[in-house]
Amino acid sequence: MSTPEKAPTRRKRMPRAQRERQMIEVAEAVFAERGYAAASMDEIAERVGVSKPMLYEYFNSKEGLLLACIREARAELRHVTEQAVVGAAGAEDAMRAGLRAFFRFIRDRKQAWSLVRHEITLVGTSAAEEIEATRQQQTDLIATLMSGYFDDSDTVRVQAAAEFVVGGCERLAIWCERYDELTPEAVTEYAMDLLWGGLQRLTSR
Amino acid sequence: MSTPEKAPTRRKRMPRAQRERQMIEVAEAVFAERGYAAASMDEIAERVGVSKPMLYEYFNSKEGLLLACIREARAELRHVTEQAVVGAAGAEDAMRAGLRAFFRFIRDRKQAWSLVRHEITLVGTSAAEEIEATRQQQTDLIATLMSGYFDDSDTVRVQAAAEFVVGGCERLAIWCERYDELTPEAVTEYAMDLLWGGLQRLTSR
DNA sequence: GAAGTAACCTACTGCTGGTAAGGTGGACTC
DNA sequence: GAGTCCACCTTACCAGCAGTAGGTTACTTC
Repeated sequence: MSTPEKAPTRRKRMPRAQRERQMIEVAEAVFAERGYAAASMDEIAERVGVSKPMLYEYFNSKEGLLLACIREARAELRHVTEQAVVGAAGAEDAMRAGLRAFFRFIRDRKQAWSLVRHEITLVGTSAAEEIEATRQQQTDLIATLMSGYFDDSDTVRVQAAAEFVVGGCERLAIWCERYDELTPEAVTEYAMDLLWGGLQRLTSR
Repeated sequence: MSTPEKAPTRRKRMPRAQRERQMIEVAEAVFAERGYAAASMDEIAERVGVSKPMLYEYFNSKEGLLLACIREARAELRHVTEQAVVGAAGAEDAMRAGLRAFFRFIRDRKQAWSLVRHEITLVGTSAAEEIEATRQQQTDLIATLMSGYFDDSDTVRVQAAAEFVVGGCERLAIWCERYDELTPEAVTEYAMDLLWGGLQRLTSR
């Protein structure tokens, strides 16, 4: 009636940072599971155990939430690859270590990876440039690794090569999901063969 | 009132096939312009000069419409590359011709290309497998072109190489949109350098 | 324990994908 | 040239989801 009995709304309050992490975690799962379009903010809110306006309080929009998830995933990916590269001796070794870290990430964090693939849905929004910038960092890292093998003056060519490598590896990552007997190490060797040969050809001209 | 004056509903009737083409054409433009999520069926219908239920009559759903657009674009892309490859003499020449056709397509049919990039939004739907199959045809074509350079027994490796090339070129295509002074021919040479070196390394092991 | 604030909720709006049910006009028969 | 058929097309609606207004509750601080 007009006096609804007070349901024991056992609310758990949480510090902001912690809530945010939790929301991103759940959203990542839901987006990966249903796809961006089919995922509903109501469902995400419910799974978090929080009401919808909270999501908007934290992320402003559905796109904002997706962006936060992608940002998180990309940061994680960037961290593991950089970590791997730093410990390596020599350019070839660094390349191999970076690739291995990448393909391991793909295997271990399937959800995060599938999210990154959805970044296309953000083109045309205000988030587009941030996404593009993050992606640029990734190719720049590769370009740095390779730059020793190029004439320094030809920066456009180095960029092109880096883009090619990134695209090739991303596609390879999608492809090898279908073969679970394919270890990250094996795929790394495939990639090394393909791209290292290309680099050597370029340096010998 | 209850007797709405007959607005001169200047309807143009059209044979089914022609309407369908027209719808796909408009939808391609709208999807490319706004992105899939932001595009509205109402707007597409209005631009075609037809009512919304007609779109559903023809394509069943928004996803169906997107699928039809992508199918069309991919068919077009496949046609131009195959055409280019057929006329070539020798494997290297065929590869180069195919790449050139691809990068020209990207330049001339920007809309179609941007649509193909949105195919990720269809994963998890019934259309997913058709998309995957179409894509497979593309890599198979590449794999065939390259197979002369591999030990026949190692088909997995050939597949991996083909995937790598496709991914690399796709990323290169996105990248070179930012540089309008970059001709398709120039980008083709970048790609040839990168992938041909890789192939030669593989054959020399 | 009163005041203040950060976290949270209920209850709504408007838009868009999708549908039901019916109108209309060209083509074909006779 | 009147009747009939059917493909084409429409208006008018529903359900569900992104996004919001405004009030409530628990925790901290003094």
